[in-house]
Amino acid sequence: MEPDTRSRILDAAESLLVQHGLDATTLRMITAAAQANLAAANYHFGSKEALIEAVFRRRLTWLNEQRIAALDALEVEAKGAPLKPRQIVESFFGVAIRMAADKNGGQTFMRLLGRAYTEPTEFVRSFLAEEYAAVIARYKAAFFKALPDVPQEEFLWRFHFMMGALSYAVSGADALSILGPIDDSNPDALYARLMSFLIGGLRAPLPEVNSKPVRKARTKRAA
Amino acid sequence: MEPDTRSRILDAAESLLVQHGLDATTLRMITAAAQANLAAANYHFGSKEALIEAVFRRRLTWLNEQRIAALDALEVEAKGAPLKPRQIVESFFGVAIRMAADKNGGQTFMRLLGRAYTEPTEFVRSFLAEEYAAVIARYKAAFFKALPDVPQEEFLWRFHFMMGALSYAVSGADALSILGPIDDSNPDALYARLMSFLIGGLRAPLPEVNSKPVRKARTKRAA
DNA sequence: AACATTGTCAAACAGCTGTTTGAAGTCTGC
DNA sequence: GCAGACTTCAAACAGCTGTTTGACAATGTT
Repeated sequence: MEPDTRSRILDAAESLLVQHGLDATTLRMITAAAQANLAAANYHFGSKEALIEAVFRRRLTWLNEQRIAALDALEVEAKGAPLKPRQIVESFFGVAIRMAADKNGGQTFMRLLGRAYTEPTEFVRSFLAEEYAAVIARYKAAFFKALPDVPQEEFLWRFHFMMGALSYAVSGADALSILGPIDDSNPDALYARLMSFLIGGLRAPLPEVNSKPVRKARTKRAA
Repeated sequence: MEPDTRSRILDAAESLLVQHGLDATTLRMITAAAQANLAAANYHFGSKEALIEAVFRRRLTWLNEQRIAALDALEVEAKGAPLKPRQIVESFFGVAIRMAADKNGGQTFMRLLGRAYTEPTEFVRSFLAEEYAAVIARYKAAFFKALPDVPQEEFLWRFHFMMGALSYAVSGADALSILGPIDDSNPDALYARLMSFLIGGLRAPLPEVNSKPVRKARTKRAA
């Protein structure tokens, strides 16, 4: 019930960061909530930026290891054959939804992570890219193999859109309230809903992307 | 080339807010960029919060009026018949993508808006809900009529997911860079890609949402 | 036992925050 | 040309920010 100071600061920071955002959360708020001295934050982490980074890394590293492990398992089972897109989507986003369902901090963290992805602050995007690099590379390869008829650029956009849908899916009832009263208390239902949506979007017919303006499609054949 | 101080402050604020976020953007940064005196911000807007609200309202009100006008036009043409889901999606999200394609500030604003939707700060969500209320009500009604076989709760989630995809779609190349080098300079292509994805997700098969755990689906019939 | 390491704590630091003030300037209409 | 409203400006305000310091206690090592 009373871990060491370092852990208490991390937990308090995580909870406060998602409530107030990165800048609006002060070290005094964090250390007060953690029942620690103000100087303890700098003693254990060096700076506020380093503390925030530690908050992210603590769970994100584990999250992406889970994703890679899930992909490993699928690929072993498939014995070299391409995976089904649904399997890949489920392993990547399923891990995230499952973490968001975890009341013990995971829910808090996923909301924080969803926002961080489009965070303007540079140092956040910087170590986020670092943490994601390996897992993104693996999943890109798996998807390209599973969807050979989808142009790679097209897929990357769809992956990006899927990340956006995930971000909003875990963003919490506050954002949802704009649409009206919705129940977001059932993780299993959320999982099923998001998966349907993502697969539907991923497998949608390819758009006609012309290299030139939309109006009058010039059927200019290459010479 | 040199509008009045009030407009210069609004423009500078918009640009800086999307670059640094709401809290990290200071009035001194804004007024300096606007070549105005620090006190001018408070003189013209009263407070920093009111200034931010004005930045949002300036474009958001117009954006949602466009959406309602587009829906009006569709419904007049349909003469009481339900619209096609694709038409509704295109009118709602098309306006947004078109604004995001406008280099003259619209692009900046859409990135700001996408993030604001999940902003933790209360006063932002507060007037955002206010601005969205009318347009959401109209579109909900149109969608419910167009998709009578989709449960309303299911649709609201899908709408929420679509907003997430839109948010990421306009978030800019910074966020995309995590996935690798992608070209986001072609608005027409982005429009086509996003529409395909959204329609695909919207029309996806309904998920099996059980009220009880997923593992062993108990076929318990009502007494 | 004495030593070194590690952690905690109150206090202070310089710097930046949004906001207010009151005087100086600028523009109207008469 | 002068009154009156509107706008700009430099300066100051109290309050909060992240970080540092040096003294103190706790713990483990020789």
